Amino acid sequence: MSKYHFNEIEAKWQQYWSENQTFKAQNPSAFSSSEEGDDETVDKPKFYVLDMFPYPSGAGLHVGHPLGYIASDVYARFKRHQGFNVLHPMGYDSFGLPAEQYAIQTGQHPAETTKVNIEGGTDKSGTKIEGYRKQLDRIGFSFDWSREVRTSNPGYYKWTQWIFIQLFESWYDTSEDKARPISELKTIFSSEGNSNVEAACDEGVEIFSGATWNAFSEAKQQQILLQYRLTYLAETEVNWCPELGTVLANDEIVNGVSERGGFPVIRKKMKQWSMRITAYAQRLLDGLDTIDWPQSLKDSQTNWIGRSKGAEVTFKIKDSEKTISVFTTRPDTIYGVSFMTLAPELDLVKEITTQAQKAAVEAYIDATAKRSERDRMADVKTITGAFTGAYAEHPFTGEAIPIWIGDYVLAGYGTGAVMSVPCGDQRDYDFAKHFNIPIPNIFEGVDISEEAFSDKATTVIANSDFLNGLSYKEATQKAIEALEAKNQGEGKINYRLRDAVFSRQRYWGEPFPVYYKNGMPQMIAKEHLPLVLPEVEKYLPTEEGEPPLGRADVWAWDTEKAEIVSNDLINNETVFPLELNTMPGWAGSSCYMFRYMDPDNNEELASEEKMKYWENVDLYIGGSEHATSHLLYSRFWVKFMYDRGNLLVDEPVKKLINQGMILGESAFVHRIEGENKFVTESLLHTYKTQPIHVDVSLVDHHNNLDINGFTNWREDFKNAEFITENDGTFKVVREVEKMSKSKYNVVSPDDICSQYGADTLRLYEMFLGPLEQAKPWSTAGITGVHSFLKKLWKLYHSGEGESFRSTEEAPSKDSLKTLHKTIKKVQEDIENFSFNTSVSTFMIAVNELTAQQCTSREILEPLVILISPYAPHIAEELWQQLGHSESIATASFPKFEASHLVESSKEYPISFNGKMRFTMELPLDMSKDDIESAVMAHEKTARYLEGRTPKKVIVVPGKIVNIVG
RNA sequence: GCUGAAGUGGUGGAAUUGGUAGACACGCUGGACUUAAAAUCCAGUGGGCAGAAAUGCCCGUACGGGUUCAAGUCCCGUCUUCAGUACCA
Repeated sequence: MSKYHFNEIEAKWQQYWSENQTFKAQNPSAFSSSEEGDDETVDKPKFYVLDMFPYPSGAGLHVGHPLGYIASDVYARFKRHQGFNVLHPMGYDSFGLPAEQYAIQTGQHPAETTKVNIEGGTDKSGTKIEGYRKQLDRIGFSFDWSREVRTSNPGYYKWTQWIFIQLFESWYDTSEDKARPISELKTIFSSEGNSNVEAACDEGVEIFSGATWNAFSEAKQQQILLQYRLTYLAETEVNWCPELGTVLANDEIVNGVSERGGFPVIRKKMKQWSMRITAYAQRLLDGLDTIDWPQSLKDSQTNWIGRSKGAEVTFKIKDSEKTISVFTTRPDTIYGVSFMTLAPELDLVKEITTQAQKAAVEAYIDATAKRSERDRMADVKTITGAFTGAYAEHPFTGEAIPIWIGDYVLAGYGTGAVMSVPCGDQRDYDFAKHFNIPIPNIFEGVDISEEAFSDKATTVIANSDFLNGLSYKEATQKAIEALEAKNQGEGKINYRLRDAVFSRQRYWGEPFPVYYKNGMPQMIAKEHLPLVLPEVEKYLPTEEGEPPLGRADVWAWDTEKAEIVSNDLINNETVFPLELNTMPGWAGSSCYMFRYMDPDNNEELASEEKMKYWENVDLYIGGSEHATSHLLYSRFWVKFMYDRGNLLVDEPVKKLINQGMILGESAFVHRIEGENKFVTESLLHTYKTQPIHVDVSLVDHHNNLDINGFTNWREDFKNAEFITENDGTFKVVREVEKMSKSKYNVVSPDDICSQYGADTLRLYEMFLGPLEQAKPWSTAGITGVHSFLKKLWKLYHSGEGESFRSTEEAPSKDSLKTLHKTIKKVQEDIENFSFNTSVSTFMIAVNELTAQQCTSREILEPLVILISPYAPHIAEELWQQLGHSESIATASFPKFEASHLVESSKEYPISFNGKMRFTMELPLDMSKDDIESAVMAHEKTARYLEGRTPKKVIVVPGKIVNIVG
């Protein structure tokens, strides 16, 4: 072989890796049984590199998808060269909406589509699908595929169901700040009742003694326990998306419409499974300090959790037994309250509304219910509300405070009620102005005639009795103390974070391991898991509006046989109906990183021995769009599992990096309005045109349109006319956009691999720019790294007829210098995740060594190891040609020796008043004074000084000389 | 509005602790090879001015200030772009 035949080389090594299981991670047990002379791996430290696993969509991969995988692969390979036992697995997040939507359209079982999307095949419409696995394999990743997980495999979701049961069987003890078994709570209840129990639970749980508890019926006890469980069934107001036929979590809604599809979402009360993530709010915040994640991502989690410190204040209602509790961050402004505002959805509203106001209030409630979430958000300016006719009593002055309702108060935050202080809050201010409610001023020396004053730092309280003259901080503390003394309030920390709704009315998700006995949920025992998804004849909700599982005929639980049986057998004595909802997308991805440690274990999620060894993920790479969903839920589940002793760590991931998006370069042709005539780029200004996306494959690197291809591309362009440039070419207009099929700007990694090779693709993706930045893809630039690989190949093939050649001669000093500066830079770059600069470093090294005509094995061997994490195929091939029979994968990373970089002299830049004028070669060991005299003696110095005497000469040895004057 | 990130040639980007701005590539221009093209190789390439040339000078890292012998880098203010978030009491 003389030329660089990348296709052959890559196929050869991909096969070699697969046959030799080169990247199979060693298990800790392999170390203990080291009698067979497995000494080499015994002391290897572990390193866990993980990618966010993909949802296998039918569209396949585009060049943006593998970016993070390439980066993590470079890192994983680097760690292997450094002597680590690397766990670098891959799998599929294979439950999800697209397969289900496709199933609804075609009737094909989502399991089949999913399988085809992963393993390849033909879809219902006859289109050939390459399959994720093949596409990934072509890029030469060092994944340990023996550990693959798929969230939709029953063998995997068994553990998702098991974790759900664990959550159901747990409650959160806020005094110990950890989750405990529900059995311990029962013991406490029967001995002393619940008055001393500090737990994260529903609002308004009734208080009972031990004796009362024991007297409760079984059903009643279960009902109470449900209010404490970490996953619970409750009638909650949820985001219902009629179009998708399912509820959505807050993070699945963007700007008031569904993230997927962009359909409207309405509020609806439904009985749903929820996760008591709020119990972990504080620990989720605190944990952020212990992990190395991007600051921006930590900030989004912090904002999402939304901790705010303030007070809960209880107002009595005049002529009523009822009270209103509000949360406020400004208890210091309590004397500025001139009205109360309640969210219209609050049940209390109907109870306190006076007869006279009833009609107005009901009309308002109806009007707000009709408004979609989106309208409400889009229209913040319009102020609406209604007076209930009721009055609250000021805790200190006893004054009557009118109670209003208004949709600017959100039912879901705090208590759904606010004490309105118009002088200190702009929203209250606007509301008061609109309805002519008085705005008392309680701030010293502040004008509030135009707007509210909300600057805490400069607040001095006035007109507030015992708070007069105090600052925000002092007044807050005093107000809380006074409220506590009156038993009408206390300091409180409030979180924006809501409990997460966990039910989805979908087919293609994990079934709940739950059946219903007298309407109360019962868990299926662990040994009968997995509870496998039933077959249905259609993937739509039932006519009665039940989820798709309502169509299953065999979906009942026989408690005696412990198996799924036909619905006909339901007798509600031994055979019961099963839950019809399925779990949301994030269920399967919350703990998957632990399953890779021990993927075939049938007894446990992962064995203790393996969890002890692998701990958690050392490096996790994925997109920032998961900041408040997957990455928050996963942290929650891991903390819970840690509490219950099922995991040994309380964070899933030590270090996380978000890779930036790779954008596409869309191409547009401009059509004259109302005609089938297209205008080339330079003549656009003379016509009135509209841009139309054109497939980027019809455009070359110089933006020339393939006119023939274009007219054949779409039927309606068949007879199109073209106004071209003078030379007869037609130029398109380019624009950077998100890469997507609908924009016709998708570039497939398969095509790049065929044309240039996987090593070129890998290098180029790294070369494009910093990993974390968004950057446009331009296939034009790829020739640069491709010709670099050709040059690299040539460096090793300088023999007769371009044959392989390496010599045993000692390398030149220059070559050693080139090698060692490359080692230093590449090692630093990988450790700093600055992969783009490594690629330039390689280019410089190869250019220099080529110029030096270096053939020395002492240089060529370490060089190929340096390059192998980036371009593993060519590296393996050259490594073999250098005479090695083992894979390069575990070859030791070259050791940097500073001695080769020691210089005796330096080309000093000589600047005058900060401007560099010329350079001067001077010995590095020259003293400051000698440097100064040498520079002053230089003929050019006099010329730049133009007769002036320098005021000062700055000499920084080894760096620079600056003459001031 | 708030939070975060970022603004450097025609393009992607480099300059890790303040010390020769534009590394490395793409593109472009010219040349070699070729009947021609592709591929390959060589040279040039931030802008402006002067010069036949060697070369020299001025400007230049979004904008306006500041600190410093020295600023892309540090500080203050402004603008723009991108991302996230949004009535959170």
